[in-house]
Amino acid sequence: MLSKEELEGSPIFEGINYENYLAMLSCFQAVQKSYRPEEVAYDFSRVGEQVGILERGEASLIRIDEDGVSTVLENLTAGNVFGRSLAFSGDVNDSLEVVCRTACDVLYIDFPHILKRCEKACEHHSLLVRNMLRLITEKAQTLAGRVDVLSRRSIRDKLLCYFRQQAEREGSDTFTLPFSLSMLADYIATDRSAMMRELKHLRQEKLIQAEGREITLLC
Amino acid sequence: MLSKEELEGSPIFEGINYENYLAMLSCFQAVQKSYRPEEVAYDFSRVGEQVGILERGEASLIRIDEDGVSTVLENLTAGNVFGRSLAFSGDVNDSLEVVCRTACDVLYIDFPHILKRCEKACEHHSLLVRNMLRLITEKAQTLAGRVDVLSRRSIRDKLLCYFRQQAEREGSDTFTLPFSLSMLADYIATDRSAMMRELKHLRQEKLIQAEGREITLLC
DNA sequence: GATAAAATGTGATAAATGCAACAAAGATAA
DNA sequence: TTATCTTTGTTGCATTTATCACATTTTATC
Repeated sequence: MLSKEELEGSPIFEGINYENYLAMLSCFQAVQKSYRPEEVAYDFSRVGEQVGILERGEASLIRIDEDGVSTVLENLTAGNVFGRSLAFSGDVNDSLEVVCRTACDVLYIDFPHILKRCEKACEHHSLLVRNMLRLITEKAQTLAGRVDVLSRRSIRDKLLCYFRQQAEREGSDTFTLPFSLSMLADYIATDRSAMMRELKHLRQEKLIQAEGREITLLC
Repeated sequence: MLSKEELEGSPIFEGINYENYLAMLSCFQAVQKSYRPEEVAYDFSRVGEQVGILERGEASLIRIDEDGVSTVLENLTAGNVFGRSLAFSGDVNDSLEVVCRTACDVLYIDFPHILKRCEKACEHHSLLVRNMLRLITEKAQTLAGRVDVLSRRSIRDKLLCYFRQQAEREGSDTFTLPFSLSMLADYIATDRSAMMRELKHLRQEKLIQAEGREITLLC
């Protein structure tokens, strides 16, 4: 359960006062849980229509296929949502899980309940729906950005596309990658060493400057 | 503007009666437009925070990069939403546009208005927010499915992943592709002839049966 | 500070994929 | 109907990418 201070900064309960918050917790069967780094917060093979809202910390949605190859499908930060009804399991053999990268607080709520008319007519139910709409719109945007990157035909184009997105996001042609180069390779769904080679070529052709995770776009 | 009959089947105004619908049209500055096949409904270079809801017909969200390579980012059917705030343009040089495949009706509404508290306190404003939440959740699911496919490392894995998704969607291991093989190559972001070769291998190894757009999963 | 673990950087070689070009089959329009 | 355009199917060859293997650096842990 959130303290009054934490409620202020909560992405999903923003604008809702403490009394209503308490009432809604039971209304939505909300449960908050805390996790330590490396802990698995959510396994998508679990049944249920719950949606998790990452209140604090960083986590990743990981897919592990039948051959054991693991891929980062999403990187989650505070305010991001996840859940079975927001994912798509193309393959029954794959396992999908949310792994905490840092200590995390997650609030689980019953998603179908949000889409239904509230019988108890919570005063702020509709505000929560709007907040949820905002969060899921953000998620859709993030996913669209990923599709934009992954739909490029070569490692070079994927890298440049991703770098341009980051530059736009940071408002500067110089920026620091939010994760390791190994994870970047994963993010653009290519082999790490092949990506490193391409990075070198981009550097040699003076299309980018790059040392470690510091990138500068020169084109 | 929708007729009373059309209102019944409208994905976004579902559950809203005709009088309220009329009131809300002005409240949301909603505009409906019709398009003929091949017509460009929406160019993302256009300014504004409008969101389009495809009320009728089929359309595609196409990205054309600086080299003229075009890629289908999304296939839109009735009930799907699109808009600048739901996309991500990684590259300023790219153009993004919604091209109608058939005759289409599109309803444009002001998206930020939805997220704000309604000053006029429309009786059914909150219902519309819930409907929008449902539509955008669907969109997030669709995008997650696409990421699932595109993040696979080989053409083979992409094809199998896509086929499994379709099989699950149709509830049968035999299904018909919703678009041409050329467009499928585009969808999985690979070269068409390379994809055809891989399809042949899958057929030879008896992992699938395929003639034209009829696919049967055998694994 | 020592040690282990993870991340970075590089290269040789094999495998997968893209490209270009063409023919045949189907679909569409005049 | 013919003529035209799109889709499907196939190939040889060039290019890109993955695999594997290793050395080096950085980061985390005790």
